[in-house]
Amino acid sequence: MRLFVFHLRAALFWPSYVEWKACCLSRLLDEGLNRFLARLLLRSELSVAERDAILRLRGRVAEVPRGRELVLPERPVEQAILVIEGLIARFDQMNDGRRQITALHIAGDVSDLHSVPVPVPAWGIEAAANSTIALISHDDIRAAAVKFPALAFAFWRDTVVDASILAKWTANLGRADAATRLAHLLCEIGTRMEVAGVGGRDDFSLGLTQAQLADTLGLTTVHVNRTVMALRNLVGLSFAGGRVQVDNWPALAHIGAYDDGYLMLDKDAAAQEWASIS
Amino acid sequence: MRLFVFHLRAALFWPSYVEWKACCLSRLLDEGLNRFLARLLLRSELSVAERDAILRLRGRVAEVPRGRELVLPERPVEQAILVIEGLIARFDQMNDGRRQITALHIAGDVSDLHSVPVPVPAWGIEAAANSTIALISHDDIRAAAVKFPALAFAFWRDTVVDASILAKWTANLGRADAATRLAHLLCEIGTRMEVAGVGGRDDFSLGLTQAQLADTLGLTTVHVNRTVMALRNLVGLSFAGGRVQVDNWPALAHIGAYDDGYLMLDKDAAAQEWASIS
DNA sequence: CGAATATTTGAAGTGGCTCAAGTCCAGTGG
DNA sequence: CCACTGGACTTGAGCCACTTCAAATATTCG
Repeated sequence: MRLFVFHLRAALFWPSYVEWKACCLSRLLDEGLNRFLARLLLRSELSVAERDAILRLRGRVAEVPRGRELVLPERPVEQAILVIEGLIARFDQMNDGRRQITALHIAGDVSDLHSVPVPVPAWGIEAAANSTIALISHDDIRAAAVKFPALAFAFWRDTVVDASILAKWTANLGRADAATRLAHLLCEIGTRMEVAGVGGRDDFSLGLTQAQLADTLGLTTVHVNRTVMALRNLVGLSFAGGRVQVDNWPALAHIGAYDDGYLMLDKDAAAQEWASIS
Repeated sequence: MRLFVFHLRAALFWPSYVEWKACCLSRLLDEGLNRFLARLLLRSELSVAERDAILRLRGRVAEVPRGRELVLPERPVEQAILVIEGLIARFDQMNDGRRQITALHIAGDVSDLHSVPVPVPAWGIEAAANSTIALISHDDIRAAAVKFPALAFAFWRDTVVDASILAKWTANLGRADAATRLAHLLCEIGTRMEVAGVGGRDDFSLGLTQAQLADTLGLTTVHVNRTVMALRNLVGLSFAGGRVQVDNWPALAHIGAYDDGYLMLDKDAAAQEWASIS
C-alpha cells in the first residue's frame, strides 16, 4: 500500500513535486533565518533594516546525516553553518583519535559564526544527529556586518555568549563529577531548546547517543550509561532514542548546580549598552 | 642606608616625584596599548587611523596584588581590563567554593573584551599574580569599533581566538591526563609569552602558585606538585617562585601533544578575509 | 531476517583525590 | 640577628570515581 502511494506520487506529481521541493527548501531557509534572527533579538536590539538584512541572507540548504563532518581543523571555510533542525557539534580530537565535543548547536544557532572573523578554525564541526542546515557565505555575513554596525555587535555578542557557555563547560569538566556534569548539560540543552521553541526543558529531542554524550562530558560510554541510570532513579530521567524526559526538573537542576545566568537570556542585562549603539 | 635613601627622596624630590609618577603611569598605559596593538596586528591588518584610535585610548592604570578580584560574576562592568604586566585570570566558582580558572591573560591581552558586547559576565576576573593593569572605558572601545569597522572585526577576532584557546583547554580537561595538561599549558603560555615579547617559551615568569595551577588544570594541589616533579625529571622543568624553565622544550611539547595552530598565530591564515574588509 | 549500532552489565585496575604531616622559605617584629 | 608566622611546597598512605576490558542484550534499519 505504501508502495502504491509512492508510485502514484512519482508518476503523477513528479514535476510539481520538484517545485514543491524547491519551495520547501526555500521555506526551510526562511525558517532557519527566522530562528537565527529570533536568537539575535534575544540579546540585541535591531532595526527593521537590520532585521531585513538577516532575513535576506541566502544559503544552500542541506540534509546531513549523523556523523557527517562539516568542517575539518585547519581547513579554511567560506560558509557559516546555520542549524535549521537537528544538532551540530564542535569537536577537538586527540592524537589517539579520542574526541571531545566542545559545543552543541541547536535550531537557530549559527555554529561557526567564529569563522567569519577567523576563517581557519582549529576545531572540527560535525552533525551530531541527522540535521538540516543552511550554508551561508561569509562574504554576505561580513557585508551585512560592515553595513550595519549593530549587526556586527550582534554577531560579536553571539560568539561571546558561545564563549560563556564554553567557559561553563570548562569549569564543569575541571571541577564537577559525572552526575553533576550530565545533569548540568541536560538542564542547559533543555533551557536552550525551550528558548528556541523546539521542546520543553523537561521534554526535548536531543538526538545524541550515549557515546556522543561521553565525548561531550569527558567520560567513557560505560560511565555515562551508569550515570544516566543513576539519574533515572534520582530525577525520573528517561533517555531513549535521543529523546530526553525528566520528571523532576528542579531536582535535576539541583544535582547539576544549574543556574542559567551564563546563557545571557536576560535581555535587560545589556540594556545600558544598546543605548550607545543605536 | 635604605631608609636614608627613602627619606632623601621623600624630602627633596617629592613634587617632582609626583610628576615622575604621573608620567610613569602614562608611559605604562602607552606601553600596554602598544602591546595590545601589536597583539591585534598579529591577526588583523589595520590602517594608520585605526592604529591611532587604539593608541589614543585612555585609561586608569592600577597595580593589583595577587588574589585581588577585579570583576565579580553577574556584576555589570563598564571598563575593560588591559594587562600591562603580570597575569590576570578568568574563573568560575562552584557552590562549595572550589574554583576553575578558564583563561589566563598576559601582557598585551585585554582580558574581558567580551564585556564590551556583553557587559554582565557570568565569570569573575582576578589578578593571578601581582600585576599592572589599565582600565579602559567600554564606551571608548565601542566608539572606536563603530567608527572603524575593521577595529570591530579586530576585537571580534580577538575574542574568537580567546574562545579557540578555551576550546583547547576544554578538550584537554575532558580527554588528557595530568602530565599532558600541565605540559600543554606550559607550552601554550610559553609560546604566548614569547610572542608577546615578555620571555622565551622555555624560560618565562609565570607568577602562579601550584595551587592556582591546580585550579587551572582541574587538579588538586597535591597532584599538580607530583606532576611538576615528574616533568622535572622528564624534561628538566624547573618551577620555582613562579619562574618556569624547561631544558628540553620539544620533549615538553611532545608530552603535551602541543600544536600551536589553535593560537591563530599564522597571519596568512586570515588573508582571504582582510581583502573584503579593507 | 540479518547486520550494524546502541545500550547494559560485570569485574578488575588505576589515576587522581583526601587526609594528615612535615619542610622550606620570605617577611615581620622584637 | 633571631624567633615567629604564614604561605608555598613536599611527602606518604589509603581510598574512590572513573576507566578498561570483555561480553551480553536491546534496538534500529535496510
